[in-house]
Amino acid sequence: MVTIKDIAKAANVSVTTVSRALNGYDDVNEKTRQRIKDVAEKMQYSPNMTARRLVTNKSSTIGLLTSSSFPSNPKDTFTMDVISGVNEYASCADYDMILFQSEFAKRQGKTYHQLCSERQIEGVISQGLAHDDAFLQQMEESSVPCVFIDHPGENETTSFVSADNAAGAREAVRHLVSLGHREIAFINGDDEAYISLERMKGYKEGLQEAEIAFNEKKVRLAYFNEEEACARSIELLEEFPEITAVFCSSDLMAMGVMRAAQQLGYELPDELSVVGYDNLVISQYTTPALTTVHQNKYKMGNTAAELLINRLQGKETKTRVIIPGSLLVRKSTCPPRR
Amino acid sequence: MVTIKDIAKAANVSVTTVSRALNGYDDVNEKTRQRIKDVAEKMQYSPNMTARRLVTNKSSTIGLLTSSSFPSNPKDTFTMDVISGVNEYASCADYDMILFQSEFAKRQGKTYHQLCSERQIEGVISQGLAHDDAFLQQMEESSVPCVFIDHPGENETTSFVSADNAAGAREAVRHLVSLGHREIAFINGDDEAYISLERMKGYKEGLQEAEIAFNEKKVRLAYFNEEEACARSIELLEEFPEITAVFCSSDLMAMGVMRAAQQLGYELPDELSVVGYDNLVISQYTTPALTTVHQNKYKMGNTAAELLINRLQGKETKTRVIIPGSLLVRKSTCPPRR
DNA sequence: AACATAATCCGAAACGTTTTGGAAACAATG
DNA sequence: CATTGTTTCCAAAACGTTTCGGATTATGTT
Repeated sequence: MVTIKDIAKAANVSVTTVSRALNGYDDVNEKTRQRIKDVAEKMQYSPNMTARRLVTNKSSTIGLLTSSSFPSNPKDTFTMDVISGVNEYASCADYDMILFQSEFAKRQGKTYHQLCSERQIEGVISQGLAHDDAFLQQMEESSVPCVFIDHPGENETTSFVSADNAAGAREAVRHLVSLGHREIAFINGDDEAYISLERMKGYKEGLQEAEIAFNEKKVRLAYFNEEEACARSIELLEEFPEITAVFCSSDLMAMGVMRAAQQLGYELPDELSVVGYDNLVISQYTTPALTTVHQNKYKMGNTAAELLINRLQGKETKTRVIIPGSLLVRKSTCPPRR
Repeated sequence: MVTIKDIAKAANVSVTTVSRALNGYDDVNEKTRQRIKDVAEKMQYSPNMTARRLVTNKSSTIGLLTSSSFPSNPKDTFTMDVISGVNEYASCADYDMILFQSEFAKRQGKTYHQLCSERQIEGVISQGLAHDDAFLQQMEESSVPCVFIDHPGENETTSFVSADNAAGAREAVRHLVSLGHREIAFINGDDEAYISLERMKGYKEGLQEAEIAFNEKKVRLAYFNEEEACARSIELLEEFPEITAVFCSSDLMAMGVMRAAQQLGYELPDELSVVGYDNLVISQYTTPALTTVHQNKYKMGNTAAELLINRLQGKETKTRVIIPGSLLVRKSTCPPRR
């Protein structure tokens, strides 16, 4: 491996000068800088990150903490988008991204602190952890900077990026209302997570705009689970046969609802309109194709990385960012016909 | 940060001894070792990987080179599985995995060599690159050890893991034959990539077993592309209306075929049976749910990491591994009714 | 007791960078 | 000429670990 020393020898200068020339300091003559650069190029020099990291005491490594999914499930495409977003920003900024999958880590009995200190992680982004995941708490308490996706930290030092969940839900309801629906049920994830609360807010706002009374009995929790959503929506539809549309807080739950509807013999979308949330890849492929609220997951990851890395570099930076989304109308919604 | 020096001071020994105690060398008294371990634990010591890496001259980092997908598509779940498999093995073996997404890298004008040398990558796993991707060539020429997933290297130094593609295709055809199909078309990816050739082999074998003549006109190439598969299968079905089943070399192409069938007014699966390949998450969610050949993508990633890391550690290891798959019968196949 | 062997420990060098504090050379100013 | 300032360079220390070669002590053998 060719080192800075070799360059120094070849260019007949000191290692200091090579280092400073290559790193763009201005206390080196432009002529020598060019000579050094040429030599470096010719010798195919590339700096040893490890050495650099050691002396600067920065690992230039961030962690992306996600819930591991095994076996694979539709949510993977969400995660994958976020990964891409984080990874691209990080690599452009000369950071390494390493992946922590929460279940794997826990299975190995690692605490969050261990995870970070073993790898000298400088900062962490979390995505897709359950709102009561122990790691979230530990992240907030930890001294390593972090940014949460879809989870507002409780203290002020943590950053946060999310989609505009309330607006998305409102759009979804508006769309249903505009089609003529008045009996719109809501399958929410839970009643604690940030996104659930926001989407509930949007749902209520949407109803209010249309002067439809909110009825808490027409809201069920399915914990972002497809089976659960199927079961809950069967109960719901049997109890309130007047329901003509159901809005779901995730595409996965919407899958469950569509399955339920089929089991109950409803014609989709005519006898029941369904709206999802997330725009997972899968939602394009169901029949009928799912109307859903698109979230720019890549952008969320990208932005999270930006906030984190800015912070690590001591730059002034925003601490909370909301990424706009948009309703994607497909085939699972139409005017009520019943 | 607490270093080995601090431990040395606290335990009243030299740094050498701390290092050797913690790393399990046998020239340190068990009593002192225990004392040192206790102190280290109490002081929450965790070794500085960067320093270790510098002195051992090993980055303990492997790269996973995949094709980047943006916008997201169904194949992401494949990639995600592989990532999980690689990542888990790597992290257990104390390696870092970093992700290279080929399009991003190319957009930045990076050569494969740069990618590796910038990060001091010790070895690389590739997955999902097109068989004519320039990086594949560069990988083989490079001196950094690599293992290909689904791509048999030309020279002997590269390792290789794949699924049993021929067997999978054969199973698929057998299944169709057992249902009573005799007119079985094949939408293949291309006629060059390893997996395409293997699946073609399996397809032919399957036909031969059933004493069905192979007809090359009933094979079309769709380059693993959904639209393409849709178009090709429309041509195919119009030209050969006697076809009652089509086997596809990927689930994505099977989606295209199902769409084509619907456009042509076929009743699925009664009037046309469709079999895919991959078992992407999406294939559970189509109507009818897709019969497909399952590939253990997680295992493939895991095994690739195992081969690579064994090699990096100088261990004796296999150089090519075939992971078994299995046919997953769902709802897109049934006896021919036409 | 004398010696050989084994067990246990340690000092110092090394890994490839960055950075500090200053030196040397030269130019500009009084 | 003496002084000050500027430009350009460099020696050496530092980062936290591993490892080489040897030193010291304890144990066993005659």
